[in-house]
Amino acid sequence: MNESEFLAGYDPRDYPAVAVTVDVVALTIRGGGLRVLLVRRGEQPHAGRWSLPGGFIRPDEDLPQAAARELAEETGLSDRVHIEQLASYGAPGRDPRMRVVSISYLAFAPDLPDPRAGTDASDAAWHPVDKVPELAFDHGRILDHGLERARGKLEYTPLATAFAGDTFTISELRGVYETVWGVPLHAGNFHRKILSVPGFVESTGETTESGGARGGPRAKLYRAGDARLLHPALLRPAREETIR
Amino acid sequence: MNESEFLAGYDPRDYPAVAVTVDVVALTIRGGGLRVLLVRRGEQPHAGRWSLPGGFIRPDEDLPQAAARELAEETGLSDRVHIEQLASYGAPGRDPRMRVVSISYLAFAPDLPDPRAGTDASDAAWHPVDKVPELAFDHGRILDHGLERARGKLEYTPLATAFAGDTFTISELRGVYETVWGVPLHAGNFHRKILSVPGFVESTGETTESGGARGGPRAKLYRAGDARLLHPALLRPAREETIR
DNA sequence: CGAATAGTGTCTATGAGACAGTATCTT
DNA sequence: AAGATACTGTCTCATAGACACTATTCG
Repeated sequence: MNESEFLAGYDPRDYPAVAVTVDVVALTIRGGGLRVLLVRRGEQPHAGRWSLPGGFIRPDEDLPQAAARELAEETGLSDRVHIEQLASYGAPGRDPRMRVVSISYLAFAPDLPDPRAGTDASDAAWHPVDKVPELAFDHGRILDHGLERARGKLEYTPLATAFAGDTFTISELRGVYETVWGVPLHAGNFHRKILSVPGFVESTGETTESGGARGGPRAKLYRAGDARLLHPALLRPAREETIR
Repeated sequence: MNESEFLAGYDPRDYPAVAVTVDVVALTIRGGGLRVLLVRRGEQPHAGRWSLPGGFIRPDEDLPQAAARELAEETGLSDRVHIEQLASYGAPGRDPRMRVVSISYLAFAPDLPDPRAGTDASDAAWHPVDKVPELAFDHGRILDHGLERARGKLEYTPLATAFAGDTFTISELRGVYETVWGVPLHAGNFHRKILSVPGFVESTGETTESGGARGGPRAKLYRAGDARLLHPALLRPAREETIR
């Protein structure tokens, strides 16, 4: 029997049902740190545990739509949120109930309001990524993948602007990089570098209304430019240990 | 009803079945060009059309396992092949029969034998990527994503060595880059650069048995090193048009 | 021998990063 | 006044890329 014959005789309905879910790693910057949106599970399995927001896909709904819907159900926001596919997970046994394949999405948002009042407020919260409790299923691994992807994407895409508001200062943008990468950056060099990358940011011609909270002159305001890729890229300080 | 209650009351068996497949973008270098493994569909829909090798996942089989199995069924080889997840596709209607979510994988192999004799030989072939016929389903888009991913990965990972044999010369490695990127590279500068990236290649101490077919001295042989990331990266010649 | 290739030397332009310095603002 | 911050100037070092050159091997 060759592959074609095998496929023809193969009816997936003969097999145990496969469920498909989307899970969202939603990141924002709050209180000076990077945070991820978690929801507390109300039902078994893993009842009471924190998990990534997500759920089963619905008929006639594309995957990115499903991810946006799940996110909107928790945050009330679908606007101003950048969303992109992360990876898929389908190991047998990752959900004890049945075979579940999860398509994960990565979402970046500027400082969002608290998870929306429509749902039980105690059930969803922004957790600092360095103090995340043990998560349900394999969500801890998904979160790790999402964080590493986000850190990498800051290097060669203008994604950092998705964490900022419509307009921002170079210092605020530097704060995004420092928060996501977890390393301090040199203010002067960063400033010059951002302005030297074509299409990364464009000036609004305005400045902040006042100086910084602890002094300093008013800063010029910028908005996101039209570049889709940064060239040259902003490379993270070398991490010798992660190369091998 | 909050999210937890919704999930609890939601039985995916109540909805039309969702099938999960893996599809593999398998690339190799043959006859001086980059080629992709395609199989001809024997059954409806899209009977007679070329498509990526793939099929339904089986119970108790992890996703990478399923991809490796599908590839092995066509090539007879599972060894020496690098395989990694690419992306997932689940738009309603992408398969006319039912809701199908496809997890795609990207595979890189050194010059492989022809698709194996066990299956009907006329049903599988390595196609030059610049002369691919119209593919079934949305496989054309999946292939495009795979090619772009492969091109990008050559920049910052030692993936090029997966296209070469166990040992190779710097010239052969340059050939991989030129073929996948589709641009000529400067031989001298490439040579120096490869040797300057820690852990990319390591010398075997041997040389080729003879010089090149058209003359030139014997070349030193190398094998893949232990680096997982290239630092500094090998950047493609700037492509201004792709940045915006 | 003539041509092609492997490998090295050298020069230039560019960018990263260290450091310094000035102007402006808050407390 | 003191300190913090925005921004700019300048220097050094590493790398990319252009070009040149030698040595080796094939036809």
